[in-house]
Amino acid sequence: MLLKAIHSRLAQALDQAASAGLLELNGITPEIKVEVPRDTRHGDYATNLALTLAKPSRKNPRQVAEILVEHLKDQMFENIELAGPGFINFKLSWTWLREHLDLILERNENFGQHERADSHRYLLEFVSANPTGPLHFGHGRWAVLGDCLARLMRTAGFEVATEFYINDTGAQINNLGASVQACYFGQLAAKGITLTAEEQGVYDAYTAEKSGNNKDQIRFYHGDYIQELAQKLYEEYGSDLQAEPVSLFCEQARTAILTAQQQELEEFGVSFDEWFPESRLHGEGAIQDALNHLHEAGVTEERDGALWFRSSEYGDDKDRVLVKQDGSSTYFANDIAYHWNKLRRGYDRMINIWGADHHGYIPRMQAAVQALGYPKDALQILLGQIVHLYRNGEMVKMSKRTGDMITFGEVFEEVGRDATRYLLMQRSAETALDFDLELAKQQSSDNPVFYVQYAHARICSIFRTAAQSESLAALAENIQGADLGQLIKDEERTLLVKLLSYPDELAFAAVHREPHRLTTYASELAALFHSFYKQCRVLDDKNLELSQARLALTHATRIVIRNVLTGIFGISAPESM
RNA sequence: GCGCCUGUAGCUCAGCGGAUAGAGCAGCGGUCUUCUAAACCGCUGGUCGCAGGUUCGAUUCCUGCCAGGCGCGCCA
Repeated sequence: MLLKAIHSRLAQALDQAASAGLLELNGITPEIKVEVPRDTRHGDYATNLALTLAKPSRKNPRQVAEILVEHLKDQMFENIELAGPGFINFKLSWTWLREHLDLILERNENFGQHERADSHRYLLEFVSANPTGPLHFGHGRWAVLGDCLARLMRTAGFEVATEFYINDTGAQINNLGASVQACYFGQLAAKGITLTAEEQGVYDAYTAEKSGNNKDQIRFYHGDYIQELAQKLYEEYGSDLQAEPVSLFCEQARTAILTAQQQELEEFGVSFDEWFPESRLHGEGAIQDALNHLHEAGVTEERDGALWFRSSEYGDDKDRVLVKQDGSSTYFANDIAYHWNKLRRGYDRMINIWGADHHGYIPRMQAAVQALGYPKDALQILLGQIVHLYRNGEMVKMSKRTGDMITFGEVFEEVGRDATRYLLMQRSAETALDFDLELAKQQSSDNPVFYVQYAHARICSIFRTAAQSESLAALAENIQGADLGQLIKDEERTLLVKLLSYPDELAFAAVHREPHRLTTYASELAALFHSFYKQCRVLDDKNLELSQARLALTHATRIVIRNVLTGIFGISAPESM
């Protein structure tokens, strides 16, 4: 909002200067960049336009800046300064700032919400864990990232739907069912029920593998949850399932685990518009459809008894197999079918969040999207780096073989929803992050999330106090009628400028798909408020006009903090702490 | 070997080609008779991995090295 206003004012000034013959642009349309300077002495906003214009106009940058400044005069600015090698520094006028404080109050929970940003329909796919076990902590990171990114992009004016892809077919589901079945046999044996030799063999193989005696490839899952599932099945059905095929155990386990994942994510505040099972694709013959489509596009060929996609023609390292020699489709082929399905559902922009260990998969998937007839950027992949769990400075070891691991649910139960979300969101996705469980809890008093929440609670407390005073209560009820001319102090001004930059910061974070940027903003905003609170007493029955103006500023701060906490981060904005 | 990510204060990490590189934690020292001290104010702390290049200007872009992580299946 602010950037746009300054930007268009600059463009206008540039136009005027050029048509007055003061600046020769020689056909160049310069990119206008406006930024917030690091040093507050350099104004609220600054531009380097004169520096970039120096060369094409063949003038020295300070000369160019002088010409621009002449044409920039506007009541929006209190001061426009030429500084350093040719920077133009802007200081916004109080008049302008006060008008826009009113705007925050008016728009309230919609302050920060942008108009429709483009005409694309985005599908954001994330987590997409296999239903073969509990979510691990890495999933938690993707869940937070995806959920916040969706909220962020929607607020920035993008049309976004979210989706969880359920990998519910293939070998891993069979292994899951077989594991539960084996444990079920173990349950029966423990109750003195006689097993057939075959059943006993399955159970023995399971225990052998778990104890590490089996040197073969791992075929079973060994987490405690497998035992629990088997036990539940026994409690519900007794020995009735003894003769049932593995497929029944697959289905039972799949459903139970999926339900648990859904509940956990729901409790964590992450919801999806769609839970899309891979099995649906198989049922609809979508994989064959996709293969046919690629065949018609002329990008496949048979080689060595398999069907290949010539992905190298689209920038991949090498060609990839779609149908194996045994006639079954590869995971890649299934994934192509899935993405084609997304496109045909009308989503022309797909964003997937993947673990960084899948990065080698990106070129082939983008090749497929192009072969299907869509531009490469129809698919954007966000890679998230790993999370290392620590406890008291020691890395928490996880073993896939024994299923010994801390689940995501355990972490968020232990640390709490708000802190877990905030701590995971603070870092850019492409940075591996260390998460110390003890630190996350013990930090609680100095935790950044509480720092921001505390600012909100403080504001609410001010309004509670005001409501108890007869003279102040009426003013607090009618803050839109405040005389904002009472606001003159630096702390008030800095806070207000920060509030007004919220829509810009939000849009920037959304376009870059980097929700973590807003945690920095939220911290800075909270710090400015705390500082204001210390310097500028809000409630004063001897100066009602000033009190009312400060209440207006305070309420505007509450609006922005609340919007970012609840709207973007999905965490609570407590009224008291 | 090839590819991707990372390297910034004691620790965890922000940082959009700009001006004297930041925050939190840790450490040291101040501030509550007044709206919540989960706060505020000050101090200490840096070869932005190393070396080149592009640029008026590089932590930021490019190249090469060094270090750490990950990936290079007719697995999913």
